[in-house]
Amino acid sequence: MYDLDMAKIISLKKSPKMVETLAEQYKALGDATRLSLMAAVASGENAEACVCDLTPDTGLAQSTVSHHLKLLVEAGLLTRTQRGKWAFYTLTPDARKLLK
Amino acid sequence: MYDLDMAKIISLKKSPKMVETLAEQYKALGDATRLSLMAAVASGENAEACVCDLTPDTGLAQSTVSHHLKLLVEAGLLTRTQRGKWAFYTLTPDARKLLK
DNA sequence: TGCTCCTATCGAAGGTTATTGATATGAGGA
DNA sequence: TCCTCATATCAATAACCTTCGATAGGAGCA
Repeated sequence: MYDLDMAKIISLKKSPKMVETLAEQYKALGDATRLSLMAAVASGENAEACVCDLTPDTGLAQSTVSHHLKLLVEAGLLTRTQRGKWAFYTLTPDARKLLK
Repeated sequence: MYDLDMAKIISLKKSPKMVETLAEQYKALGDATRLSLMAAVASGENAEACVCDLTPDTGLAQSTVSHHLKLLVEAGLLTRTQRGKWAFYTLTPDARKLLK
């Protein structure tokens, strides 16, 4: 009656922890600024981007962008890597799954 | 370099309206209560459920559940149908896509 | 008509979030 | 060492969200 994917969704009913985790990830994506940031990272060279590249596009203060990126990292959707003075962000496998 | 799905994500960069819509849908799913409601609807008989069935599982007040269902409808993730005294909710195609 | 049941709406309380400017941290260059 | 640049953290504010109890609306039954 249902395809396999739908069966997964239904299985959520039985695992509160999985619901919490998934909800947190959806919540992180549920903001236009953060979704745009994800798109910008995905389209960056080598599918990564640093804060200095991301900030101008948003039209927001640098501290605000930094805050959103932190939320995305905490949700398990971005990975942060420091290289020299710059902080580079890349999509996690979870993010790639969710954004399909 | 990227698969087709990733190309879609990247295309978000150029369509603010699509970002807004998608963000609203993710936001609607970004709450444990609402995600559980979606799972409950998906697992209901004929993949539909009425408020009276959904409310007890949440442990929340009926008015709260009604409020969450409204948000999900507004986000385009659920469809509401009135049958007699009952309001039945079903998943939209958008919801099925997103939850895959 | 009057009653009951199911659901939606309203108003309020409390908590959370987005945003900013100011400041701290930390790396690299002079 | 001192300065600059890139980023993160902090404190404050305003907007928004979740939740509830109370209540309204609307369908069906007696």
